[in-house]
Amino acid sequence: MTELEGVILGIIWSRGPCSGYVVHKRFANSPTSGWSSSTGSIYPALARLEAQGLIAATAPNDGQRGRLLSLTPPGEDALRTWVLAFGDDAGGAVVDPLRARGIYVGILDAEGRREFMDHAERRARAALVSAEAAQLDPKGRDNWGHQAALMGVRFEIEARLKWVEALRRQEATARADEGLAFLSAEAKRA
Amino acid sequence: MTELEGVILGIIWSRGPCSGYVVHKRFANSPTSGWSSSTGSIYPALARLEAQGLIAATAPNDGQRGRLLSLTPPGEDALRTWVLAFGDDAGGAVVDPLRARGIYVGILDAEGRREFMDHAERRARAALVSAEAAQLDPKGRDNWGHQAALMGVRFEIEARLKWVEALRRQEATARADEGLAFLSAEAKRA
DNA sequence: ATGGCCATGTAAGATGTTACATGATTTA
DNA sequence: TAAATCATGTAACATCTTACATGGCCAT
Repeated sequence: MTELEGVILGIIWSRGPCSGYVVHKRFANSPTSGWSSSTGSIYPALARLEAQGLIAATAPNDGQRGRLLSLTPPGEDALRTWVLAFGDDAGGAVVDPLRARGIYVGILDAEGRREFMDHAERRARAALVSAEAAQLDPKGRDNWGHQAALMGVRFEIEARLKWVEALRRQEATARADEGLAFLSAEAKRA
Repeated sequence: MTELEGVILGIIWSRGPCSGYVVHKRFANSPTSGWSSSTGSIYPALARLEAQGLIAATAPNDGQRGRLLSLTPPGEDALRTWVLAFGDDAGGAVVDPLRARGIYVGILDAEGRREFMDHAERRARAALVSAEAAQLDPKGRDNWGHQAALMGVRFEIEARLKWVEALRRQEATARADEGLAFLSAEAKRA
């Protein structure tokens, strides 16, 4: 069971019988970028889940198009198992494109570093505004887990913004202290 | 340029001429799980970067085995470009296996939810302890970006722990308020 | 001399990305 | 009636995972 498949089971459980398109839109509208929202990954995943008997298509009601998907009893078991099954590494840090780049700002000159900080801070602030707005959005209020996740998203982005601000302060301090502070040990030797 | 390739360029830049094995170990020892540490992804990526002329193997010094990799001038340019190039979605929330599962705790019974909260909190606390220890570790002190990243890791895990604690409090409250609070709209209709 | 680390890969298969393709229905 | 949205896919390609394979070096 991949992460994508687990989340798809969760979406179908929480959204009730719904089309594959609804699942696709849920990923596309997620505040969490990084979820593949391409139909090229979702429809094959739905086909896999159906082949395993975890989801099934029920006949659409009058006039509705498409296939209405819902969890089978084994699908519900699989979702319960997936929710409770996370490795020892879960809870730790996850891949963050901003942090990954921040490690290597030392290769940039002063202007480049400022550009990085500015851009990163703008992005983080914009993300925080979106996250706060999403929490206030009345739709999704009925789903406790959904609201809890939006809270988690906000906490995560607040932490990222705090980091970017600290990064900027440290950059200014380091630049004042010694010009080489940003260079790697290797570059210093050269 | 994939994220993996970008980070590999960064590692080779900051570690100076080093073997592919060193790159591999850096991923394996990263506090950020989720980076593929398998040789099956790293050596092919190194081969791609070499084919593009971004890294080159220099002859190893006396007695040293293996190939010593370093960035070519185009490789340094590529690293600078990659560090500054992050999409509009960067800065926002990233995929978090704990949060993804937390959305759907409603499918669990009271005992299952308690198990989830307990397990998640233990994992987050353990990760925080590791992150704090890594910050105090003297090795890596010379690299400003490395230290900054460790700070970011700690902030992220602190946010996750804060979220898990909030989740637990809300779970207790919701359970006291109404037994159905955890159920999805679909499950309620049934 | 044996187990552990250094070091570099490959093979098969699963998965994800990007782009294309089609057609119905709804809304401005 | 034109554009947007609903709806479901496929094809080619790139990438990642898992597992296997090999051999040198070093400390106990």
